Amino acid sequence: MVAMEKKNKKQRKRWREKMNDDDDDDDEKVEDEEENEGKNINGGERQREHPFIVTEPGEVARGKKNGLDYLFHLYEQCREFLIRVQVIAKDRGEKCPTKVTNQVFRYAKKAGASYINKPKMRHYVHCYALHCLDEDVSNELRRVFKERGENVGAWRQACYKPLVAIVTRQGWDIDAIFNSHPRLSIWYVPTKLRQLSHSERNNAAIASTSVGINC
Amino acid sequence: MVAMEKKNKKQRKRWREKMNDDDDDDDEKVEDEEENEGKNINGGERQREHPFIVTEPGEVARGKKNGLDYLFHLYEQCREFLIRVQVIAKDRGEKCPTKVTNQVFRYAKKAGASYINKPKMRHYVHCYALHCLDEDVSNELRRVFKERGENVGAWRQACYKPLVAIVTRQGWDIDAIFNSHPRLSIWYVPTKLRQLSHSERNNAAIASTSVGINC
DNA sequence: TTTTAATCCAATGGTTTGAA
DNA sequence: ATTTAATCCAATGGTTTGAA
Repeated sequence: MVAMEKKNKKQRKRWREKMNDDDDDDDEKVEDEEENEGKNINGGERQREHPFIVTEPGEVARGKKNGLDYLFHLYEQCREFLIRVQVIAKDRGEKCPTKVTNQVFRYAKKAGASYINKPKMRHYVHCYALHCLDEDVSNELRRVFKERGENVGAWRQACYKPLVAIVTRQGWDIDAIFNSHPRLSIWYVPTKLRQLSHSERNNAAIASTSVGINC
Repeated sequence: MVAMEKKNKKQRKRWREKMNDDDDDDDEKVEDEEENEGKNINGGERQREHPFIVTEPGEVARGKKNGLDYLFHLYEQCREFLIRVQVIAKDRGEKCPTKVTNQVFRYAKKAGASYINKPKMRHYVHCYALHCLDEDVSNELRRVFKERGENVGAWRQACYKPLVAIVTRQGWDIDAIFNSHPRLSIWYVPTKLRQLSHSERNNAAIASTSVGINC
């Protein structure tokens, strides 16, 4: 189990380095810091994951930070864990989950992906949704918020607006939008996004009434 | 609320009578008994629903009994309650159930359908499944078990065998079978039926191995 | 004994809380 | 102050239990 975690740590490091292949400066420093992943030099367990910072597409976070490509990669990892859980369930003739459930998070943890947890994944689902549904808009938002020096919380909040615009264009049915996208369909629609979509539908209805369309 | 239940009682009586339109004998007696539905003559609440008996297709149970057409009708009623819950949920922008959930059973009860409850509906789901998937086989089984004078429990048990035969013919994927049928897809696959389907797949795999197909 | 339905239970989706 | 993740909670799917 300890061995598995160590192997996994190296895989994660490799994933982040591959994003940085043709960028040599600072590599030593980054490596030093990343060798301390999982445990610190004193042998104590590292308490929590490095916080996310707003990065441009393709940019790797330096220092004790994680970038947004890495955040989105975690969603892809969860999808892979779900698929593995589904294969096992079907093989055993058991109920087969269609979404990333508690069972999948538990499986991910047991498989050594201790850096994945439910509150974190749920917290950023709508950001991942924007990335899936309109990568160009998502990328542009990241560039703008990075340039302005905004923190992750501000970027996360800002993801709602372009998302709701997409939902509105497609008839306010957020469930249909999630379900019809192969990578998004495995995630529960976040409550706040559902509420925003519904409010927007009501606003549109009121607007069209006041303009006389329904009179 | 009391008024709603009374109206509902009359609707249920009417449904059972319409099955019996061109069969006049005993009508008075049946009516007398059915007037006591819900409450008895002493004003106390009736304790439980009349038990089911094995009836032929089209046959109405006499006396303090319910027939199998009525049982299957309860599944259709649940479907209607689900649809109403779905309309309300969508209108409010809330999460929309795709299955008959606790929420739907609660709604049915509040709507006056106190004769619908979860354990009962779950108990007979596979019988309803056979009725949906092969009505001819289902009807024939009812006739045979009625003629033999078998009780409901024996009929219920007997429904598994022809169902598993159907599942086997279609590749042992009970979830796919339920999901692809419009009236069945709203019901959870019963655990025992899932297990039987899986066992049958294993049996088939072993059989084909011993015959040399996989050697 | 057969059949019904209230009751219970572990595990869920969802969120709050407080630690770092 | 920002961000992470352990903890908690009501409501769920599923079943057992015991009443009729």
